[in-house]
Amino acid sequence: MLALVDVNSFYASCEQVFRPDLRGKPVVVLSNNDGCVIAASPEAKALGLPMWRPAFESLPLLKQHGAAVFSSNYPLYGDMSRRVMETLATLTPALEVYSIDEAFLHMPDTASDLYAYGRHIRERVRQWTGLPVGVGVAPTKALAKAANRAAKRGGGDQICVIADERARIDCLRNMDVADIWGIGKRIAARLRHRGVHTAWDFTQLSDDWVRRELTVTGLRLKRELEGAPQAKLEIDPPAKKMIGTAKSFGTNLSDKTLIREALAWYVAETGEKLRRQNRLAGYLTVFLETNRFRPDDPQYVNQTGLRLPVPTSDTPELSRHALLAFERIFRPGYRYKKVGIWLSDLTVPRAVQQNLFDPPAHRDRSGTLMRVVDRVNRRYGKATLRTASAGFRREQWKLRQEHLSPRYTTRIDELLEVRS
DNA sequence: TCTGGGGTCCTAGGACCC
DNA sequence: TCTGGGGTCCTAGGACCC
Repeated sequence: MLALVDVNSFYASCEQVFRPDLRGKPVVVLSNNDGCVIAASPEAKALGLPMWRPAFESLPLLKQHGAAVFSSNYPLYGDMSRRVMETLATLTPALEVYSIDEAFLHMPDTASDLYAYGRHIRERVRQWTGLPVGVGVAPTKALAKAANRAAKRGGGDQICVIADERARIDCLRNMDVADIWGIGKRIAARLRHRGVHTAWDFTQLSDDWVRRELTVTGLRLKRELEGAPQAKLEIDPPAKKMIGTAKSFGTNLSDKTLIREALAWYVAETGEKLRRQNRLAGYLTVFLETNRFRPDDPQYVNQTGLRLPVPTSDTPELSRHALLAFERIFRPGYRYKKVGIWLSDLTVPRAVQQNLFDPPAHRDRSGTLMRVVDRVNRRYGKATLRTASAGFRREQWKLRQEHLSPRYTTRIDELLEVRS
């Protein structure tokens, strides 16, 4: 049996751990750039705020009810996530970290009472991290997801076990087709059109139809909901296939050199991620877009890719190519909202095909330089050392974060203070 | 004024190879 | 009248996840 454990209102709960005064109160967390509400404590959800609504539309109501509002604080959430996962690892022989706030785990053979073990998981995570979790238990991943959702719906002790046919059918009958893991808005609409309204209805479709209309992905999903596992836990996270950075600007930009600076900055961030994972990139994609929420503005979206002469993780080299790619797609006269870079065709350093005209000695020096840059930046702060192309005008494009909480758990100068 | 970021998988078509 | 078979690489689009 598998369990899917996830943290309730994860980002909002993280803020509450370090702000006891906010427990039991409406708390929301905004997306990057303070754009949308993306997490809400139960009290905030009770105000009827849909997620993903622009913050400026929801803020008046939030203010009226005295809600606390936070910008996303990823250093904090990332570290709290690590603590949750380390706690869960003590409770299972096998753990798959599925997302920042979710994990699949094998129930230990010794857990004879699955429900009681679910409660044990909840209590330990609460005690060790301060965070509330829900637990769904079932024989397959998709069913564990469904059970987890039912646990939330129940409103009781946040645990749901699907251990027999009756429980499985009952859970699927009470589940909207759009809530199935892997069924999004588009497919849900198509299914509804065919009279499929619940997860149970979905499992009653013919295999042929599902295969034809929803590809093998849909068929696998159907099998999982029928109780036949199609995927095992991924205990060692598979290597990434793409690494990238793409962020909206604090305001729309027309100035080409400012956009170039932002791109160079993102390239440096991406290069650092690449080196941390000990990978080299063979292919690079740059893209650029205007603000699609401004239909009255002229719209332009484009992207272009290029193969790197030799796979690399050297920031100056990546920057050079990224800026060349940028030149191919930039058009003056638009107000741009976002620029981004994706690196793909990732390989490990010892698998590289060398270039006759660019001997390894040269590359060893780049490796040494990048190691120094990364160490300096880790110690003295992001982009303390950077390429000149990243410039000195970040204030003009950096994202908005007006409600940022301290990095309580990762910065010594931002520790929580307690006064008696 | 203000609408996220980072990923994955699948399919299809075109260009090109021998 | 009739015009191959087996591939790779790249791009683009669609759909999904948290």
